Amino acid sequence: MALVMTPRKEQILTALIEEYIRTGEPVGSKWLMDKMGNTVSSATIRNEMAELTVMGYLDQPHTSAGRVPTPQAFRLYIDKLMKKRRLSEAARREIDDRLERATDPDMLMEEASQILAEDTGCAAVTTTPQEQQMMVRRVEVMIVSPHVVAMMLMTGSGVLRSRVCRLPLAPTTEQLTTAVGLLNRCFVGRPLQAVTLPAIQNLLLQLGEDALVCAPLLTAFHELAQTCAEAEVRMKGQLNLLRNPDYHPEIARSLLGFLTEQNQLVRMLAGHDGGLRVVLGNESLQPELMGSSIIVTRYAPHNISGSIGLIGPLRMDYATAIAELEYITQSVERILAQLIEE
Amino acid sequence: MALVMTPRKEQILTALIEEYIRTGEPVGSKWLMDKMGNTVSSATIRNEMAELTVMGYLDQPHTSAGRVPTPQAFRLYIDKLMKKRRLSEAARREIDDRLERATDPDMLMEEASQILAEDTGCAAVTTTPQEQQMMVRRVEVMIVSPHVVAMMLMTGSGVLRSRVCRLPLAPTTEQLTTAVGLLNRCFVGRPLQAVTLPAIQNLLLQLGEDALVCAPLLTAFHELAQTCAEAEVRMKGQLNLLRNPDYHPEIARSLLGFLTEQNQLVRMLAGHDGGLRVVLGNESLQPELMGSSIIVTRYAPHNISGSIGLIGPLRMDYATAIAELEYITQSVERILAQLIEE
DNA sequence: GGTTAGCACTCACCAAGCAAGAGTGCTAAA
DNA sequence: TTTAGCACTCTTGCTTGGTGAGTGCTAACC
Repeated sequence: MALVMTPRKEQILTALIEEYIRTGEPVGSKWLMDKMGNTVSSATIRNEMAELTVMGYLDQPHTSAGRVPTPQAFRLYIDKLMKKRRLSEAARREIDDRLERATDPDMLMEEASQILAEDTGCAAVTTTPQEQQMMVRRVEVMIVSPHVVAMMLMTGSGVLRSRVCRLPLAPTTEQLTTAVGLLNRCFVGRPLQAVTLPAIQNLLLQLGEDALVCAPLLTAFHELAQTCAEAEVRMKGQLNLLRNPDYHPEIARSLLGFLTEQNQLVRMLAGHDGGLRVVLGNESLQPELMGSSIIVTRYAPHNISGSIGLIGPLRMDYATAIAELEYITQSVERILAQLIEE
Repeated sequence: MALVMTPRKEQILTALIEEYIRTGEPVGSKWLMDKMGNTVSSATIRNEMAELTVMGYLDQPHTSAGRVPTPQAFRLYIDKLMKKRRLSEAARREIDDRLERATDPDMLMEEASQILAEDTGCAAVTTTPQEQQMMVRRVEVMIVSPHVVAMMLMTGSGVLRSRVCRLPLAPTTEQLTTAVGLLNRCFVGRPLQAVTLPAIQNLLLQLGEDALVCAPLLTAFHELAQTCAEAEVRMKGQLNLLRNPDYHPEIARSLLGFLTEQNQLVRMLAGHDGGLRVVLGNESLQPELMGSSIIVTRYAPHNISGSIGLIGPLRMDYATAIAELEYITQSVERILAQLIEE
């Protein structure tokens, strides 16, 4: 018995995996014989399947059931056997139309997650773009009433965040303008990490007698900068996972629980450099991800970057999902570059 | 056989419902006899239970199981039998501490949903405060680059929204200030519904030769006003529902599906005037809500208002949930009033 | 040596049958 | 009106036997 991969074994394995992806049921030798045009008998296929089983590519739930691909088989399928697919022209146009409506990165990523979840039937996650060094691009306030101002801050990556700030001591318009001017002068073009509490303290000293009145404003700025610094994670299509018959309800629950722990997820997504990567559940160390599969890409126009990911059952339609994800990533990258350059 | 409610029947019914809420299992006559201090025999209780069954308060899954309360029984329990509970001083303080950190209505409602979901084990929803007539309080822009400005808008209810706006024709600072001044002059103190496309058209005319350059700005303002006008719904603790053993996975799925349809939910929540209301699943017309129960309150300081709701299984711990919801509603109302007055 | 037909074998799946246990409804007496 | 006693019902869990899908193995064939 030669335990070596042959073209015919690959052909059998591919057919088996694709049928399994389609139905989720174990695949038998007779079905495979039909599928391959009756060029060989079911007995021959059984022999090959026996070898593939020893080689670790197939598994049988019990003696009298068909075979089921192992994670190792999916790995081979994804890396080598799978035929890449391209999205139809219509699908591409639709995606671009929807994405191009975005006026800022948050909207863009929101829409990207939504499209991915809708089209693939998986759960989709995205992170807002981060720079290696997130920069302060500009800060501005709006006077709402003597005691209330609203502040907004834009980063170098185009992310806009705003918040309300309450001022117990009712500063004058001049005092506010001075304070905001100072903030812009000190921090525009500098990294968000530079907005530290000591730096804010320092600024308060420079404000002299206005310090007391304007202190809440500077604190608000500090908090706003913190908010901008952390990547926002958007997830869509969690319900898709619940609907998926592959997931035992309890498994789905624990998976959703894991996905809600954002920090965990961010670490998963952020931990690689570029290109498309598929991580099968068993390859990660998370017990919650057993039986699942994650596809991650990174978009990175210029020096800013973020992640886009898909989470679905091990038995997902990789060809379609990957085509979809690759195209969306490419479009996001292009549109984001436009958004930032202008 | 006198089909009339007696104190003893109520006592039995209350004990039965509370035990059912605790365990979720049908309750038998022997257990109830123990619970009531063996003052009567199980046979007597069986007789009473038989009457309660005819009266529509109890149901038996099958002949040889104990009894289960019907929705009608829950209705009676909630309206009359249940002993109201008060939150502990510590719990109240904790809630207030967390809520008082909010600087604007969005933060406040976000936190309120979170606390409710954590403490009750149900799903919690809130809507951002709406005025009968949502007012424009102030609008401001921040110049980011020649072609990009960010705009923020605050409403009379204190809700702040911002968005990015792209200007292909690079207006001068003066042109922008004029346009924003015009927006403030025209719309501040007027309802959001007044920000219509014709009104925007009209403004463009007033801008004269600057109209072309500033048009995207006014369109952005229009869209921003639309965003402010629709109540934002926040839901937390969906996972709690999945974890709940009462829900058959498929039911949980369809319930979550229904809850994700925000507009449906908003209509449910908005459809009443004040006070606390409990809607049992069978009383609503939604098939997805069968087996569930919704508790809604309305907070309404001054002329603005919004809803807070809890969604859980029919067999939820009403006493605790209601105490929690009532206290949070009251706190939200108080804090919101402060936020707006200043 | 690789391929194939034939056949015994193994399990999951399903339905039927049976015993145990919980809780009830009914009756007759207190 | 309450209660003890008892027959009755119906779920639950377990076992049994039949069916079918799919396999592994062997012996013959190209």
